[in-house]
Amino acid sequence: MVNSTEARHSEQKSKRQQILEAARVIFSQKGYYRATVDDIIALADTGKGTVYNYFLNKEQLFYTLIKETYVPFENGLDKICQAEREPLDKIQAVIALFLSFYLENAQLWRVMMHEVRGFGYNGPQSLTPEQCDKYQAHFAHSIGAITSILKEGIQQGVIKAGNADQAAHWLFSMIVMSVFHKFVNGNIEQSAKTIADTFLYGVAK
Amino acid sequence: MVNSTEARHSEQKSKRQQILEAARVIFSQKGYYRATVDDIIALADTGKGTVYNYFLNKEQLFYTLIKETYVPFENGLDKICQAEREPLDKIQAVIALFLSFYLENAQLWRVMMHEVRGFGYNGPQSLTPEQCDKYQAHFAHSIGAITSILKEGIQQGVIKAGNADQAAHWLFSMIVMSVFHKFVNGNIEQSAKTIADTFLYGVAK
Amino acid sequence: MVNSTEARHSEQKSKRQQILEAARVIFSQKGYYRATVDDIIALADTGKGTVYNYFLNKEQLFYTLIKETYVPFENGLDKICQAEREPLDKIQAVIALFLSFYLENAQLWRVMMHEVRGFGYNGPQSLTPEQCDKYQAHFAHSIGAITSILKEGIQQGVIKAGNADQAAHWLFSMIVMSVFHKFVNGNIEQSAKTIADTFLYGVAK
Amino acid sequence: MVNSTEARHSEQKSKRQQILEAARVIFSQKGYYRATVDDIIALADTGKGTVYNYFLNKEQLFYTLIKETYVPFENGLDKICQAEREPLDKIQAVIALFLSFYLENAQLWRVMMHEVRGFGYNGPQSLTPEQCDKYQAHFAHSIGAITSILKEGIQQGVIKAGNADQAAHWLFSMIVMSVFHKFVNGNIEQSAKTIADTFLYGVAK
DNA sequence: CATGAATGAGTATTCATTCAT
DNA sequence: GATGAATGAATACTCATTCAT
Repeated sequence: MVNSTEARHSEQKSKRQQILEAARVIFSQKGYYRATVDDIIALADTGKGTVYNYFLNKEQLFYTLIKETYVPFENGLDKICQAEREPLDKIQAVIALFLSFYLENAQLWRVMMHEVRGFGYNGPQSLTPEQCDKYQAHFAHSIGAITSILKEGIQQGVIKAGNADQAAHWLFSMIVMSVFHKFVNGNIEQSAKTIADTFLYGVAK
Repeated sequence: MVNSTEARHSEQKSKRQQILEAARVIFSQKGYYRATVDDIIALADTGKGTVYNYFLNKEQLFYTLIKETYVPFENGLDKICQAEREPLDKIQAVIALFLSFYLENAQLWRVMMHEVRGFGYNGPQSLTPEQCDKYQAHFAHSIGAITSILKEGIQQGVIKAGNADQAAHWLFSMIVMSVFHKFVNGNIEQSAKTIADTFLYGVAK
Repeated sequence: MVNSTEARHSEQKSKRQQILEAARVIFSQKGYYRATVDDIIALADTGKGTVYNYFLNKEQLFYTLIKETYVPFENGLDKICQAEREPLDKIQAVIALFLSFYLENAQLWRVMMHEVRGFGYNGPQSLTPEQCDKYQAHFAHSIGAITSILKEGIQQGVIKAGNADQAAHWLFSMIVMSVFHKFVNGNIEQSAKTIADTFLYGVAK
Repeated sequence: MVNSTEARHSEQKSKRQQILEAARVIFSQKGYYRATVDDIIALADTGKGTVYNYFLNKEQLFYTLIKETYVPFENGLDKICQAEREPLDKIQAVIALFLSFYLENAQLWRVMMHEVRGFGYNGPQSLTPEQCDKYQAHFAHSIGAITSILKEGIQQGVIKAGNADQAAHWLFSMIVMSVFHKFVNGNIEQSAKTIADTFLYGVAK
């Protein structure tokens, strides 16, 4: 009785959260276009209208999911970048953070990058260029974190001078590939070290 | 009579080819799910029924396109692998071949990898696991070519011992990333060399 | 205590009135079917449930609005009809009253006549014939007032014998048309005179 | 066999025509907003997709119906206006034409005027101002025909000088009111004469 | 009484596929 | 073989109404 208001609040929160969690599962499984709102409400155990009480439309639901997933991760990245540590250490720390994040969110990232962001504007039923840019920005932020560390390394003379942005993309691609192909077997630190070694020193003897 | 049969044959071939070429453009532009058969026939300048004379359905049309695109490329890869050359040379040659192929087919690859493959079986309207495997096979073939060269290099002592398959995936990911982010500026050989250098010797000083 | 009951009462009245006033604006602007309860509560600044405390449903809210709008007007009409004046004077007075009423309520009348009334019974989600009749009654009352005056005029020999009901409808249609097409420019008495002249003496020389 | 092409053609025409005829019935019965595409296809005995083969969307289906209904009527009006006859004769001829047209199309006119044209632009689900104008134009054309005859009458001195446009609207409103309230009992010429008499000479003795 | 979160039936529209010609 | 009209299952989104607090 005393916490009846609280209860309602927490239930409200829970509805929104239920929907977001169901959306995460469904979008990750089926991708953006093949996921249906019906799939999501079936999993979230809510009515269809409820989705539209909390979210403007399917796209905004998806973007909310992306944002609420990425923002904490990006904050973590920024923290590492701004720390006072050796660049080579930072690289390994960043790889580990990426690995742990993408082990959770690999499929969602795939959907974001390749279904939503991936194609130009074609027709009114697709995303507008502005909408695409929102998603793009999260990708750019992640890569940017790596780039900044590499530039720091170049300045300090521990990384070869060269195209830091290109190298950052390469490192990112190695990380994502490792996740998708299950090269990360539980031990994240170990995997991060392997990736860092290869990235830093190459595969040649 | 002879001519008319020939003519009909060549016209058939041409219709089929027209459709495949239109399909390549449309699928690359819009992705698998958002590409419509109407888009394709409009570009191919044929009737809708004609598509179904040559192809069982949309999925089989797409797969045919993939197959006819990949098989020649895979043959090229195999040729390099089987050649009598230094493994490090082979690596660079393979990178160059990948680059030239993906500069043409990057979008199509993206569509294949991220819209068709990669999502588990969910419901009758999606691809069956068997269908997914068909697409996987082409990816495996490409990676396999790199892996075999790396193993050769390890045997000959020019590549560090280690997980060749993992390394092959990493090299592949670097190549694809280079293409998608336009790091390849016309000069394929030069780009191949840059990628090979980084892959072989790393970015650290 | 007395005050609090009073206060509650006046607040109730006020809530009900707020909703009715908002409903008048929204129904007039958007029509019955396209007006939403959300529109109305947004303008009335109340909760959605409150509407259903005072009104059974959307239709009954609309009908209440109509009734509370028409009843005072109809009383005014009746007063003119029952007055002891020349029929030709009454006609002009009635026209003026109509004009001033419809200058305020033209859109609402349009909504009543053409969205709610006028379509036969079709399906359970539409109005029942009984509901339609309620709306018809108000229209009939207005026309009836004119008819009674015309009949009086015929009896007194100042109006041609003929179908008084028909003529009443025609006069009514002229009045409404004048309002909708903004032929009434501020000066209601002048406009009423013009309409009366045309109705009484025609346009021919 | 010979007329197989013809048969297909006539069947195609018939599908489109079936849909238009069903649309006329449903829109007239239910109005624009409450008529559903499902209603229409049920009556037309076609699939839902077929509607969208012939018409862009619901609005364009409705407008096509309006256009194909009004254009022949407007041509008839124009013919009367341009004829070499006395203005007073023309007025009666025009009234008769209006009556016979609206006896068929009264409900459709109501829908056009009061559901489609009647309200300003409010929100994306309603008609755009441009779309409203299309419908407006047909109304203007009808009224314009009457206006031109009245002006002719004024010039020839058989109609009182005055606001011809206003008078045209009044005559129009009398005609429509006659139709809606079933004052036209079969004999169109007789009804036209009654309306013309009242309009020209008034109801006063 | 006042509230507003939850609901689900209802709606316009799309698009892969079929089949008669 | 070539065609394209016909089809209907599937889908995002709306909105009147209910009911627990």
